[in-house]
Amino acid sequence: MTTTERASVSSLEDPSPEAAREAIAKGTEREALVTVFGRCTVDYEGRASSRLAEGDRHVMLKPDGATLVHTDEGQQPVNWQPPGCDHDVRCVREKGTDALVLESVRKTPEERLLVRFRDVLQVSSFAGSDENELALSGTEEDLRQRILEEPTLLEPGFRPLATERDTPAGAVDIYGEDTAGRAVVVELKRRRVGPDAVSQLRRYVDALARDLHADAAVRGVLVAPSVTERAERLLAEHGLEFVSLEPDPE
Amino acid sequence: MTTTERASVSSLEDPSPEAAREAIAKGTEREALVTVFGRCTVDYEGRASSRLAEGDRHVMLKPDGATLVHTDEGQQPVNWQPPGCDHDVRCVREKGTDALVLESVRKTPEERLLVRFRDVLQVSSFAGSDENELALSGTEEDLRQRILEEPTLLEPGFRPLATERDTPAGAVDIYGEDTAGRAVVVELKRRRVGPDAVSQLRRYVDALARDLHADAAVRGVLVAPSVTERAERLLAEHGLEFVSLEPDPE
DNA sequence: GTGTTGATATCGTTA
DNA sequence: TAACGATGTCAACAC
Repeated sequence: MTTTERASVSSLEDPSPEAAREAIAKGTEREALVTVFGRCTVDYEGRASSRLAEGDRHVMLKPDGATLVHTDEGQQPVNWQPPGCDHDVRCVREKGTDALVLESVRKTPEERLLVRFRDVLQVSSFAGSDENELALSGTEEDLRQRILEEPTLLEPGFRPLATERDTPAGAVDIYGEDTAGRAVVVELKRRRVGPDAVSQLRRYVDALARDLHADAAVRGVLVAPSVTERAERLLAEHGLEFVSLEPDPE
Repeated sequence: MTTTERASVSSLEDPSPEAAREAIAKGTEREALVTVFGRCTVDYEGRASSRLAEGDRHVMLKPDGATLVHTDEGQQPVNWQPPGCDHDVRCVREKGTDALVLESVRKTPEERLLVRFRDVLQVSSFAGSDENELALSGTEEDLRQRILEEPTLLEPGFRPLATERDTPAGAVDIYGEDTAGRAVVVELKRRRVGPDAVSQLRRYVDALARDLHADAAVRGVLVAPSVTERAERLLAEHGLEFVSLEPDPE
């Protein structure tokens, strides 16, 4: 979507393969968002490989190189290519008819998406402008702010000393001290947590204990809205603690 | 996309808000895939909350209840609602002009997406059929098959005994024995692994050792194309092993 | 570029 | 329904 005075749309219905090819090429050249709807097969080869037999699908080509193939179901595209790809459009003579082929290719990793249309029902090009970015709240970062502003939410007397404190196992969300001067490692999760989060906290506690010096007492506290039962058992097993708290979604 | 003889598209350009509302309502009623392009704001309230100021965007309403809002950049939609939502379309009198409002709502969790169009440039409805499903290869499941068919790939004499063997920490990918009769826990990853995979393997090995009986010797083997350095250190630290192997993408 | 982690992750499977 | 783990996860950020 190039920045134009006003957004614009141009659209073709039931185009010939050659007319479709031309419209798509023109749209991508103009840096427009291009959509194609029709009957197609989809093949992918790269990090994995996949094949999708014929069906009616909606294909979106973005000017940043992304490709999305959507069916009528699911939030996720049935197939796709990430931004940074090169789009190619061409007509191919196949079995006595002209087919329209879309190809999206990238390197590192080398992968290729091929959409072969037996029939194109609509091609549209959308040009517009979008200067604004999404403002999101209720994230882990918001949870961190909440605790830093009011450390007593974690426990009375807790003193935050650093965020993203580095350890051999990675960066700790919040590092601080309790009233007794013991080191406290805090791991934050914005939603209910499972065993993976406990393992993560455990790695940090172990690494920090070793880093400070032999058998330093390091407490580990997991902060999240809630925990699963298996995670709770794991916490107890490893002498880790849990505080129920959630990000302020306001 | 209802199953029809042949796919069909109906499209409106520069419709009035009321004409757009009618076309969208008709499309969703017919279980078609509906797209709307125009200038809009987007608000989300639910697991988190977000606000997106005015811009030109492409909105897709799927008959399964999913909603996708795309800008001209990125593989991911700038905002969305998962399948299972109820779509609602209406015209609202605002600041002396008619605005078109799309609302997608679901419960559990309760969340709501509001797209408010100041200007609609195109509404399209797509009906078609798609009976075929994606065939994907090069997954973790393929890697498992490869090892089960040729256990010596893991190590000479390895004997698989079970897949998805249950432990208190979760199900083990492959459980087996080595030539010495020792229990072996195998964790598979289709791509290069980091510290999280090592922690996962460690949880399984610990749980199984405890489950079998006190101080049973249980080996843990991580199978993946490669490991990061930190993961390698963690493996060594906990006496776990690594075998380099990747899924056959053919 | 690789490494690490968060995400309104999404998705599928299973208890 | 919740829980758990895979994903061609994606995306942001650090190094």
